[in-house]
Parts: sequence; structure tokens; C-alpha cells
Amino acid sequence: MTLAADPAGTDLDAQRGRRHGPLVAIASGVVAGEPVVVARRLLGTLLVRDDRRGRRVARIVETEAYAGPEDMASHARAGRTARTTVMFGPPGRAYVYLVYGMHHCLNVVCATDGEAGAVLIRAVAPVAGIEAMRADRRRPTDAVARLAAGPARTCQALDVDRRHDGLDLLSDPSLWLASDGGDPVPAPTMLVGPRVGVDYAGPEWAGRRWRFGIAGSASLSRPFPVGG
DNA sequence: CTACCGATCCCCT
DNA sequence: GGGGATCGGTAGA
Repeated sequence: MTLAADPAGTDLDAQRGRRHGPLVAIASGVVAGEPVVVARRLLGTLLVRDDRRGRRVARIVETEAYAGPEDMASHARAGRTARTTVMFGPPGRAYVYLVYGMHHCLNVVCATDGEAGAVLIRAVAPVAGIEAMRADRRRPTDAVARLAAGPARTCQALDVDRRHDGLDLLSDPSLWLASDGGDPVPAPTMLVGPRVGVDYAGPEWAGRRWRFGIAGSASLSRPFPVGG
């Protein structure tokens, strides 16, 4: 199975993946740091899912940063609870939660041990294992670029759920973060905007532009507000 | 294309 | 007991 995806050759995300070396697990330093910094850093890196269906690879094209108890949009705002324990743990772990009673969302825990922080994976661009992604999607007729264009769609396409809560994304054989040797996403090609669906946090926190995306990607969950 | 709405259940107050 | 870091179907412009 190769990394060359996009049969049409029109998907910017797949084109990014075309210049690649072998997949290498990312270093722990990548996920250690402030959520906002890690959120930007994770753009362009790969999420790899290895299971009975084979290997699925997807490029992270959209992220959001969530901080600790001071961040009124973060699940950590209630402090350390049964659900958010992982957010206070070491960086590189998966924080997976259920929203609206039916959708899962995947986060990469960051910051440092003892501090809470996480990066929500809001969208990924399929690179390989597309049939497997389709098989696990609730709406399999989507165009390839839209198969994982959203946080819950990402979890569907990669078959991620609460079973994966707490696993180590730096070393787990079934779900891990990888680099293919591509360049980091340069600031000029990075979109910035307010986080989605967090109005409950109040203007102070909902107004923070902690959502990041790769400009031109066909796999964004939704457009970024203009004036970015 | 945009707008609305129901689904569905775990978590925290 | 209230509401949500969403999605997908349907209705209407």
C-alpha cells in the first residue's frame, strides 16, 4: 500500500503527501508544549491507523487548541474529573470523548505532565486506506476529501472511539502520529480562526483564534471566517 | 446553496 | 436535570 492517494490528482492534501519518505513516529518533543503551539505544529503530520482492515493514513489539516482550567471552552474547565484525567496526563496521549451522545472526537494531549492541554483533531485528509475509511463511515458516498472533514468524521473514518482514550499516540501500534519527512506548514499557508461551537465559553474565550488549518485543503471541516 | 432540526447519552452541577 | 469541541437528512430559496 503506497501513500500516493488521490486518483484525480487534484487534492492539495494528497499532493503534499506525494513527496514522502517512510513513516516515522513523531518525536515526543512535537507534542510537548503550549496547546496553541502544538496545534500549529501538528498540521501536516500524519495519523496512522493499523487494524484488521489494514493501514489507514491521513494528513492532519485542521486543529484546535484547548488549554487548562482557565480556558472556559475546554473540558478541563471543571478541573480534573473522571472524563478529563487524560488531559492532565503526559503529552502524546489520546483524549477521546463522546459528544451529543453519538459522536467521538480525538485529541492529542499536550502541555506538560500536571498541566492540562489538548489539541482537537478537527479534520484529516485521507492519504491511504481509503476503502477502509469508507467502510467505517456512516455516509460512505462522500468524496474522498470529505470522508474525514470533521472531528467526528475523523473518528468514524479511522474507527476511533472511547476504547482509544488514554493510549499513547507516540508508541501505540494501532493508532499513532507519524511524519513523512515533509516540511512544516509555513505560516503564510496557515489559516487561523476562532474555535468552532464554543460560544458557551463566553466572548473572552470563544473569541480566541485557536483554530488552525492548511490553506487550500479540500478537507477542512468548514470554511474559516474571512479576514482571517 | 443555506437553514433548521432530531438523534442520543455521558458528564457534571 | 441540562446541555453539549457534531452530523446528516430534509426543506426551501
